[in-house]
Amino acid sequence: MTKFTDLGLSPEVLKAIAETGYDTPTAIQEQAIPVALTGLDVLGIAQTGTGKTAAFTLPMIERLAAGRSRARMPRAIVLAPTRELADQVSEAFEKYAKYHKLNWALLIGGVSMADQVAKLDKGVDVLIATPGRLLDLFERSKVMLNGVQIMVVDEADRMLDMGFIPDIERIFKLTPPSRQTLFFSATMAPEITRITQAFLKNPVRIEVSRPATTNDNIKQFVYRVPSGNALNTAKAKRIALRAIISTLDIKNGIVFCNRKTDVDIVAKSLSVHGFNAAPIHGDLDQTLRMKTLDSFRKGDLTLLVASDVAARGLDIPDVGHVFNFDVPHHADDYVHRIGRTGRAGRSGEAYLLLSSADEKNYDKVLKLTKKEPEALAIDVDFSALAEDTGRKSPRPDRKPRRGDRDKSVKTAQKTEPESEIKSEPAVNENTVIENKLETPKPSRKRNRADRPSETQEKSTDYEELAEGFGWHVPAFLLRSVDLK
DNA sequence: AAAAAAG
Repeated sequence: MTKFTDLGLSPEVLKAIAETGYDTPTAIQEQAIPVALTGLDVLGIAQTGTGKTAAFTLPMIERLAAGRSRARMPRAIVLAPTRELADQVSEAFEKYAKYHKLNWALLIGGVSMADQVAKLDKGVDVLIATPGRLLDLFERSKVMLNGVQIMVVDEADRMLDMGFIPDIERIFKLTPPSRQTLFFSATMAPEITRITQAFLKNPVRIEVSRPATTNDNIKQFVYRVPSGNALNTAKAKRIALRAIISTLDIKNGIVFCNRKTDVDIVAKSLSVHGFNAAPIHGDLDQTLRMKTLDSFRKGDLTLLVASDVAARGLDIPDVGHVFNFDVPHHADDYVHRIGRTGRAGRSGEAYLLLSSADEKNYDKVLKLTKKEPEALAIDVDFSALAEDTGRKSPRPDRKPRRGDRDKSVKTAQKTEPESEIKSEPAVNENTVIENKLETPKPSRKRNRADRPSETQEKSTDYEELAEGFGWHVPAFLLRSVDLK
């Protein structure tokens, strides 16, 4: 069996590797490292979790070991699609370059530019960056790319999904054509192929077997949530989620939601109900994102509620459970999401909450995975759903609108973050009761007379307010205009 | 249809 010591790496790097506890390279490492050490271009086709980061970090360190950096002239750049991934690469550098005098800078958005610029001025060997911030700094003349000898593109297919390809192309063009390119992608979409043909020189193509679309170590379950209107479906899902989690012995788990707002609500709801949960998504402050991820890795946080920012690439070892609050828009994202569990031969469980709105995406998932998750047979008490029709407080998931002058709203929200924890008696004929969720809700027409009896609380019943204006429509908007 | 990334 091949060991790291067989790959042509220097004693310094081998020592650093040994200290991390690894001695056997993964398939992609075994194949890519010797090629990259010779200076050839590499086209690596590999999923996340295959050890790609070390596959490009180690040879990069070796090849940079000889030279020295100059101010604002990095000798290598690594591009990653998300800030978390870039951060992870940076951590890998910290480990593996321990016995080398190499400097690197992490250039990502959402954090102060000043520190990054200061580092660039001192001179760094390696830039680890998300494309936006790198180009931003380039446009401010804080960094030059004409000294780049090695360029790494990580998770190119994800960059494509995120619309980064023009940025990547631009960065390619800013670096000298003589550079070595190490390019990694999980799939070879036509656009990806085009880029590699344009910017890689006779690359050595290394493909490691795709981990079976859905790993056999992962037990998949599906729970069908009775569907009503959107609000109640979401709430029913939260109730079901808690019920499922309560039946399990969870060391750590990730709850995935499609929407950032749902991430927030679900995390809050879980916390309110006594679960150790925290949200992570792209709208949250970057330092908070890192802190949250860190405490999840350390085991201080049990449940990470995440958008697809965490679906791929993030190095979170051995997650016991994955919960899909909804079915992702792309079927392969489902595979990535549940692939956070059952890694390295361990067993894992993936739970999916399915509502009628998810059916279409679910079909796509089944087509891809060719594996029907087992229907989960648990009794969920949905009676809390019925307590909500005479809503007295604003929807917690709603963004603030212009009509939000009333201070009482804010305080009410603070003390009662989840209206569902209140237990008010069901009040009127609109009440939705257990197993009758398909009962049509009253139409949402903005007709004051139709509204239930809490009309007097007009300023706090935001549910039916017209966006931005409340009930009052300024006269000028109603005036008809003759354009002739 | 949504998330991610430059503010």
